Amino acid sequence: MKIYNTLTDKKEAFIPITPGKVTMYVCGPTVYNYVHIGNMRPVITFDMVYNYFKYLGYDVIYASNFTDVNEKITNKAIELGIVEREVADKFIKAYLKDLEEYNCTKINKRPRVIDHMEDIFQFIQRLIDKDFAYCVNGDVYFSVEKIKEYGVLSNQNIEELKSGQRIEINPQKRSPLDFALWRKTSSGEQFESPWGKGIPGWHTECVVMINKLFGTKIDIHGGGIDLKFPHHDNEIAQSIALNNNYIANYWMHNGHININGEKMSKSLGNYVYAKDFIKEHDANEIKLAIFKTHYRLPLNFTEKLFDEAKILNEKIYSALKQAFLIINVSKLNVGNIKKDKNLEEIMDDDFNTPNLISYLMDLVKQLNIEMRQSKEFVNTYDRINLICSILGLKYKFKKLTSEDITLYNDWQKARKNKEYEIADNLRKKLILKKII
RNA sequence: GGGUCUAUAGCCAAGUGGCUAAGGCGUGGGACUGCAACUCCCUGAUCGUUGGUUCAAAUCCGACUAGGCCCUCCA
Repeated sequence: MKIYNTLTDKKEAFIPITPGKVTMYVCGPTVYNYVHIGNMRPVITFDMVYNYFKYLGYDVIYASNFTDVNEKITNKAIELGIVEREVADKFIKAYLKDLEEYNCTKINKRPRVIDHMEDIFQFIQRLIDKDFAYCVNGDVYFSVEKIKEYGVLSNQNIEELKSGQRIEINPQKRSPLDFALWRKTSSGEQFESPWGKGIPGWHTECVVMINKLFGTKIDIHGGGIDLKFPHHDNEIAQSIALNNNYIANYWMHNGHININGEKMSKSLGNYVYAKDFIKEHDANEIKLAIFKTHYRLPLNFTEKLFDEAKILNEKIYSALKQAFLIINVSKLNVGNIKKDKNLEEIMDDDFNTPNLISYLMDLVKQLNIEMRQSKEFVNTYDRINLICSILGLKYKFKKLTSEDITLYNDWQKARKNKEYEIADNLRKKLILKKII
């Protein structure tokens, strides 16, 4: 199993910290609004990563946080005339519903900032005690220049960052690069800390929650490419300061989603919420569209992309449906294939889902041919289902009753006997019952 | 200015040193079928430009061109 590690910019063999176990953390949403389809790419990608590790037999702990304490949430609370906790609850609930609808429900730990305030205080205090952080007027900043390797993830160095600085407005910081661990607030939701009232900085919560859930280091840390700098580099900086490590052995970043060649942004008005998108496109279609491109590359959402994904989805669906019917009618034994060497070869190469889809479509074609020629097809059918389970594609078929089977057999018999009127009537019934 | 990624047929997209460059969509043609749906077969590119390394490069190195993303919390 090889993973492209964005820390080293190389494909590296995956070696877990604990044999047989994978610990994975993916940055989750700030819950001040509905998530958009760009937010769904990491969700869908890491759901697939989870599925593949499970396929390989690993015990996977997959955590993704909710940033539920944040200025944006306060702003939203003011806008809606409710309190921050109501805003957070509302959008957490909406997000969980999105996960259900997109069939991405593998996250098994969902830490929230609100539940980790004490841990955050202790964490920041330790940084201050070790002289990696300082308090000014109720704010606490991390002293970036104390970390020699600062920028190791995004390959930036401190000097270049300084010279490329935009105008620095905050004169309280010792260095313009320093980032806030704790920020004083005068209004909205605030927490009583050793440094006064305020809220925690965004970069700290992830490190704190990872440490709390998993200890000082995890196997895989994931997220969108935009988080690489500064967010993830800042996580690394804090982890170097306290734990002398880079917090994760493997860093994975997914590319962004663009809409018709343009970056999604509020000013362009091309924001698409996940909850709205799923109304127009089946979850399978969305996944096929996404997995057709490697997760690290940028992906452009166009109508044509979804036209194609829809065709792929229908091909898979119709082949599986037909196979399902024959399996039921002939009472074939399925589900015996649990491993597929081709699949592994493809996926072991940094989760190469575009190639997996190619392989999937090959198998679908093979299944169609085998069924048409009345050959043994269960093996192919099983392999297809194996791939679908890794990609998170869900195809549901109604279980056939003995009545349905009789109906189907009668139709076949009528066709064979060239009783076309009877056959067509039976076909109509079968179609109505969604059996064929 | 710094960092980073990308450039393959009409479109999408694999392939990172070696037979005739996967696959999908589309196009055009054909097969199967009582009709239809489904399905199947055939059909296209010397890989941004340019130097170099090598017996051999889309694949490695240099230059150039074009494009994407990031450069802090902050109004």
